[in-house]
Formats: sequence, structure tokens, C-alpha cells
Amino acid sequence: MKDNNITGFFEKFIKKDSIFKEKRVLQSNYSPDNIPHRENEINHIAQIIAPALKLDKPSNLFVYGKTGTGKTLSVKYTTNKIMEVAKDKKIPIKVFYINCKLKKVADTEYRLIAELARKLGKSIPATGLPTEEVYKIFYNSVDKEKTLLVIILDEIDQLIKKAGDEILYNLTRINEDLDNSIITLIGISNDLVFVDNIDPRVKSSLSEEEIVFPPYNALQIQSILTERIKKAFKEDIIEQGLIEKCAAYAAREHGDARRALELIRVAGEIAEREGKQNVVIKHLDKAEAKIERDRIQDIVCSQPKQFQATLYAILKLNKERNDSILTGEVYEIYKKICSNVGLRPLTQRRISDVIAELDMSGIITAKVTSKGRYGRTREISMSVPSHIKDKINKILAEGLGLA
DNA sequence: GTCAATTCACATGAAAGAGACCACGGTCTAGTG
DNA sequence: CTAGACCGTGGTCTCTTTCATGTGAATTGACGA
Repeated sequence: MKDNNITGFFEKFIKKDSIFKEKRVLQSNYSPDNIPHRENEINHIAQIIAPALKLDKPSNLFVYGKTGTGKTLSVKYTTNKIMEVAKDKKIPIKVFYINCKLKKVADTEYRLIAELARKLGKSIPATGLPTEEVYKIFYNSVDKEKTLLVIILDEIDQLIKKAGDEILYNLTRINEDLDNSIITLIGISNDLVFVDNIDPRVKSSLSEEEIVFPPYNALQIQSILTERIKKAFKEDIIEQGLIEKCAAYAAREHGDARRALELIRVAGEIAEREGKQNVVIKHLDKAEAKIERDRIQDIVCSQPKQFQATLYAILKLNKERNDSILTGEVYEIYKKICSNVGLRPLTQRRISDVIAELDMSGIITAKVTSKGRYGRTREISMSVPSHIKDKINKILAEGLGLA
């Protein structure tokens, strides 16, 4: 009986008309055939890496811009095109794309080099070898390849922040030792100021050329949305004015096109689940709330126990009082929670860092302020609406075994 | 009233340790011819 | 004789602790008007 119900549901599901034509188009890893409003940047990139086709070393390139401004897309697009030409003319060019933000892939020197070597077909263990050794393996295999290698390092700021700028120095220097191959680096970064903090030597060799991607304005986002929506949804699904609202929302968030696309995709999914045949503003609002909720829930669930305990302490204090919370207070409560749960309490030093990290993930807001005679501390507050707070509270209580 | 010194309550840095993982090479053991 | 099991060594990585140093403004107290 029950089974029949489910089967029936699935069958109906298949028959039911989807409002999507091709949902893939709205997903963040989709790369469209043309990239509107980025012609200048793409041309610029093309000019810079074009010498590769004559096997001259292209200048190292540095690309900046906020998230969702099409940096990665443009770089990938241009390098793909150049690869097509290269393949046609049998020019030995290789392009490696590495996202430095992905944990466990390329967030340390060792892992980055190991990943590069792996892409050259070498098998490198995840750990256990001296970094020096991995360098040698990488270096030898590049030299044997007799190729022009373009390495794209996406979110390079994350790598530098975690592993220092020595890597870049070494990578740029490797070139001088290679006899048969050439390496060119393309760095992509969200962080506009991070270059100021790296070693000047590295800076000058790495950013021989720089391109800045300005944020999209609302009109540009609108046209991007319109184009993708045309491909993704069937006709007459999207309500009048929805695109405008979505674009306005994304423009407010520093012109993040990725966000706008996600918003409209989720709105579509919600509408579909409700069995509606068109997407209206109401769905957009729901989508916005859902994205935020999912994001926070993800963050909270994936935190280690110690972070959860700290967050729980903050939440507890936040519930009791309305004014801002101080580090010392959090630490006291945190210690109590630890003894309740049977967790070994960490030092205040560590908790200070934990709080800073929670701030980074956006779930709390912590600002360092000086209270004059009464010291210097972080003022902490929750940066989420209260109905989500309750939810977090529940998740944490469960996760910590306090429920 | 003004101004520099003081002081608080942490923030922030640096270094180093602990424990988990892992590869490599050498040694031991048991099975095979 | 050889394949496989089993150490010990040396390496990375992450999370912490320990020790040291830094910091911004309310408060204090001396000083001069």
C-alpha cells in the first residue's frame, strides 16, 4: 500500500512537466559559451597569454575581483580557447586549474605541488614524503614533458594565508632551472588587499600583469540573468519584475552574479515543489531565506565540537542579555559547558582564535574594541535572525549531547 | 581644565609539542620448489 | 628463495599549549591657570 503510494509519486513525478528546461545552466559550475560584459577583460587575458602559442613565456598574471564577478569563468574560458588552438596546431601547451580553497587538495605547499605532480601523471602519496622530494618529482616530470605549462591558482589568497608566500617564490624560481619547459602562473584572488602583504620579490615576479574585475552593476546582472533564464526555464515561467528584483538584490551584495543565479535556481525549485507553473516574487523571498538557512546550518553542523561548545556558550549569553558579549564571559560559560559535556576545555588563547574563526564564517560578529580602563576585548553578537538562532541552538544541543 | 602616564583585559604572534597519517626500507616469518 | 607481515624511522598536517608581546582608550594624578 505504502509502496504503491511512493511508486505512484515517482511515476507522477516523471510525467509532471518541469518548469525547467535545463537546470544545469543555473548551477555555479556551468560555463556558458559567451560571457557578457567581460569582453575587455577576456581580450586582455588573451593578449597576455597569447605568446604561449609561439612558445614564448607569457607574463605571469594576477586577476583580482570580488566573488561572482566572473574571474574564474573568464580565465577558464580564455585558456580553453587557447588550448583549442594549441591542439589544432600541435603546440605543447598544458593548462592546470587548481582551486586552492578546496581543503585537502591544495591548501598547503606540499599538497599544491603534489597535486601538480599528480596532474602530470605521477602518483604522490597524501603525506609521508619530504616536500623537497615532491618538488624534485614535479620538477623532473615538468622538464621531461617539454611543454609550456600554465598554472591557474584560484583563490590564491587562501593558500598564501595558510602556507606563506614561499611557495610562489619557489614556483616562480623553478622556471630558471627548467631547461625544456616553461611555467606561467595565473593567480586569481578575491582579496584586493592581500598582495600588499606578500614579499615584494614575489609580488614583482608574480604580478607582471594585473587585471581587475569590477563588480557587475544591476543592469549587467539583469542581462546575464535574462540570458541564462532563457536557457534554463521554459517560456513564460518567470514573473515580470522578478529578474529586476533578483538583480537588485545581487547588486546590493557587491554585484555577485553567482549569488543571483543561485537565488533564481532555488526559487525555481521551490516553485516546482509547490507544483506551481510559474515563479513569482514570493518564491524569491523564500529562496533567499532558504539559502541563508542552509548556509548557516551547514556551517554549524560542520564545526568541530570545541567550536560548537563555544558557539553554544555565545548563544546562551545572547539569550540572557541583549547587549554585547565579551570574550572573558564566553570563556567562563564555555568552561562550564565543557565540564557538563565531558569535553576537555581549551585555553583562553585558543578560544580567542575560535571566536575569530566563527566570526570569519559569518555566523557571529565579533569586533575588537577597547573599553579603555576596562581592557580590550571582542564584542560579540549574533548576526542571524532569532528563528534561526533557535534552530542553531537545537542543533548544537543535540550535537553536544545536551538535549 | 589639560596632558601624559597608567592600567585593564584581552588580542595577537611565535614557537613548539602531541597525535594522526603515511611511505619507505629493513627484518622476520612462513610457504614453496 | 621469495612474498608478505611487521616494525622503526622520518616526514607532513592539524590542533593546541606556552610564553611573550602588543594595544586603545577610560582613568588617574600631576601640573598649571
